Amino acid sequence: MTRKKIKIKKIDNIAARQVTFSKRRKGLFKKAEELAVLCDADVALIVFSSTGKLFEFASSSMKHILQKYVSHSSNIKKYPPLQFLQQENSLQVRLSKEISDKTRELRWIRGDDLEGLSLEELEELEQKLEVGLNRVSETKDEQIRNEIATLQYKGAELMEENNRLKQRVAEMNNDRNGSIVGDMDRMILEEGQTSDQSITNNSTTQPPLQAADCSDTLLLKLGLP
Amino acid sequence: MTRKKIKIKKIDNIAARQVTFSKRRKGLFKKAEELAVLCDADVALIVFSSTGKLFEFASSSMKHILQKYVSHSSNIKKYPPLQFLQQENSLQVRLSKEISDKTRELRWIRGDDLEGLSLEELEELEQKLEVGLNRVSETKDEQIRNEIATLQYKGAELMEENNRLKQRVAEMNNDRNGSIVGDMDRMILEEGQTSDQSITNNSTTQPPLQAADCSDTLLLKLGLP
DNA sequence: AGCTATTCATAACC
DNA sequence: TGGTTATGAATAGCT
Repeated sequence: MTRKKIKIKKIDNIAARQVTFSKRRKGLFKKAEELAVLCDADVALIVFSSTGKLFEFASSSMKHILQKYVSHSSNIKKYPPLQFLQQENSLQVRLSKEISDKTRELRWIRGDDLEGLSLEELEELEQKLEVGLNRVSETKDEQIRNEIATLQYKGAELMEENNRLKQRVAEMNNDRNGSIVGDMDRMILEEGQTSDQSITNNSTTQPPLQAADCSDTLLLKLGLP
Repeated sequence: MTRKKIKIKKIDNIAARQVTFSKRRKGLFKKAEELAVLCDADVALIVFSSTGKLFEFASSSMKHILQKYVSHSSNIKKYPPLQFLQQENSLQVRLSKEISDKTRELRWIRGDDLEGLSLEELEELEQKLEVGLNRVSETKDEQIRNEIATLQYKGAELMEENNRLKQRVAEMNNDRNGSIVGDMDRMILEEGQTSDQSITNNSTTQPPLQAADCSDTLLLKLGLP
């Protein structure tokens, strides 16, 4: 479709055919995905090259789409008489109806296909959405509060432990400054931290952090508000 | 891909999404067929629109390609035989599953059973509800505006007719006051209003009502804002 | 595999 | 829904 227009018929030259296959296949798969994303469509694309190699794309799961396809074509085109003869027909009709009802309701909830609704129906739907939205928001907020409380609690615990450790280290430093380093102190040192002397040296001059600061830091790290 | 470059993400506007779906679907199916013809490839393309409508293309027979696909070495383990997918049994299972999925989603939308959802899922749900609610509210408001406009128009029309009638009655009164009541006047009276003399008597002393007042009255009677 | 000259597809607008 | 147009994309023919 460039330098020269081509006729859409099988390319005779094998090498040229393979090159074109690669290029056009890439383009086709790209367009398939774009359609799926842009239009919220379910797309399945299966291509076998003339050499038998398989290429596939599915916007969701291939299995799911194929099942949907098979039930569709068996519903609509291929085996309608078969279904009529089956006792389960009524059950299937019921199930299908239920699905279409729920699908329609979900589409209304998404704000699609509202044209046919009356003012009363729209108001009812609006109210339902408001109630649902409120409940969801409340649940979400509660979960956020819980998370924050948990983090604050954990932060406070860590702070406490931190302070205990700092105090112990400070005491040990005092002992060491007094030129008395016993076996007991060495044991405690080895049991806790191993080597970081700079922290140990500064610990007595810095005021302890507030618990609130600590939890804020944790929240920031977790990307929470 | 023209007048302006677009981002490949779901199109929010529903009408625009449908238009794009139609156009791009056409393009995609054309390219699929061209690839099949030019490169002698076996191509199967299945597309479900967001409304659930099925579109399909197969360079040979769809059944043949799907069988080839499911029996392909890399898939042979994953997929049961196509036959099996076509069994009524499997269809019913699928339908039941779809119903339970949709039922669960509808419960969430109503704000029920939210306990098991993660914070991310709750936020997603909240956003979905907000978008849906906005669309519903907009549609409702538009419908209300239309209704008001219609009522105002009708009100104005009635007002106009009213004024015409009042004027005519006033003219007739003047004629009568002039002590000349001919056959012609009697005919006109019978043709229009029949008896309400109080209105007829007051009509010349009261100023005509404004069209706006009239439509407001109508709105009030109908219980609209 | 990379590069254009072209044709094609299509977003925005009616 | 269908048509038009300006413009971004895809790609045929080469290298």
